[in-house]
Amino acid sequence: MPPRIRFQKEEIVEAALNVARRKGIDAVKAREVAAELGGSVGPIFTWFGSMDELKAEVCGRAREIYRTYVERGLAGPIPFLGVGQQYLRFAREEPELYRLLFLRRPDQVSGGAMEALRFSQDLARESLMRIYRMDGKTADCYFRDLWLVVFSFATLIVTDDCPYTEEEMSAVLTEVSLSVCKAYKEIPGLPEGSYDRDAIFRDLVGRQADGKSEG
Amino acid sequence: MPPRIRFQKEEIVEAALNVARRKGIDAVKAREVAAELGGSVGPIFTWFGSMDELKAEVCGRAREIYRTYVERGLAGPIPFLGVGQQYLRFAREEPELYRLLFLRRPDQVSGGAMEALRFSQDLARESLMRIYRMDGKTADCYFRDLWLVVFSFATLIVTDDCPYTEEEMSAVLTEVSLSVCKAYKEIPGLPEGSYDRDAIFRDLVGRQADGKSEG
DNA sequence: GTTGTTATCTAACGATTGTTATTTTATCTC
DNA sequence: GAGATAAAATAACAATCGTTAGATAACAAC
Repeated sequence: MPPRIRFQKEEIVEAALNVARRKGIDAVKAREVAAELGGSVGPIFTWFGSMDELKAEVCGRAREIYRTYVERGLAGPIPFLGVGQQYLRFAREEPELYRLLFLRRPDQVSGGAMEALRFSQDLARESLMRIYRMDGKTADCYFRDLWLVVFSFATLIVTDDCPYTEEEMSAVLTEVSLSVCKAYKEIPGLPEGSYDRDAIFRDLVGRQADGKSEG
Repeated sequence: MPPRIRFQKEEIVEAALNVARRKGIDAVKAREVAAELGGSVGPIFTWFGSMDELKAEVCGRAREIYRTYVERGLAGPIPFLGVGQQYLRFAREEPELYRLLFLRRPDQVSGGAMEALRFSQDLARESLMRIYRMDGKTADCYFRDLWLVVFSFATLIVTDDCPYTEEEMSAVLTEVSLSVCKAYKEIPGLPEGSYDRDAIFRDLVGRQADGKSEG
């Protein structure tokens, strides 16, 4: 009988993930992962046919981690704002995973870079339709306009050169939400929803008055 | 006497720039540039101490190219919208240079990634103050809110997975401009400028009615 | 304790990188 | 045309990468 397995497949993925978190996906090399494991490169190639295979697993794990952030945001009191805030938190806390999921060409990341985004949009749409009685199209527009700003902030964060403070970003997010909220009612030619605009307004302003919340 | 110089320093930078445009800055390797030149790696190291030195020159050239785009945008009829449109054009036409200038950590690109942004903001501020009689702070807020959306679009473009059509992006830009324009007058607690809001409105709506323009 | 199985380790291969020593070669001076 | 000079080409160096063949060693069955 052979000796018992020292490095489970999952442990190898975990080690590779840790390397990716600290130094980026390009630093996920055979010897680097082996050092993280405290072993040699051998076990890696007994479980994985190639490094690309292992990196694909890392992508999957990164996507799972991202998913937990988004879901926590949706569970909060203002779902579409919550998703945005959690998206920013993900960028702050996992900048290298953010780069992996959102700043690569779709052919360079298994599953497509924007798959995670579409997933967020689907969840946000459902929440907005339920809570504020929006129709799907309006919800998508809402999500889009806020997300466009959030995406910018997040990308600035991971490029390590964000010219805005956390307070500024939070203020702008609220501003934009309010602007969108008003614009979609008052500017002709834009989609006219029959949703509960006043409820959003109350939520947003109430939230702003509260100061910070949600950890 | 030696034979005449076959590869001027500038030609080498040009070759490296072409490689960076086609395959990204990471593909700027000694042998790759030599092949682009139609020569060997020799001349590269007679003019440059290292490949990093050459790459720094490429960064400089990329920044110059970006500058011409922004300046063309500012020369148009609606400066802050023009800069945004030219920024998008730069992302579309020079995606690899965009990645180089805007999607790298400041320590990985000589001069800092966001230097080009600050340059744009300075130019936009001057234009907005002159044309619409804004004060500097309001102009910066204006630029910021529009640029946050533009930055998202541009980054989506270079990740090759932009879920929006060109028409959608143009429409959203105008929407956002209008929203900002309204919001800065009507929402309490936001900066109150004394600028010519109606002029912006006219420009934006007139432009939208015109359909497309500016090549 | 011996033995077989096989996970792991070691060491190496081939490819690719930046960089450099050496050779080649083109051009000017004489 | 011969020789000197230096740019360019060639080829090699060391380092690093993915990958793999062979050696090592741990564990269960007996």
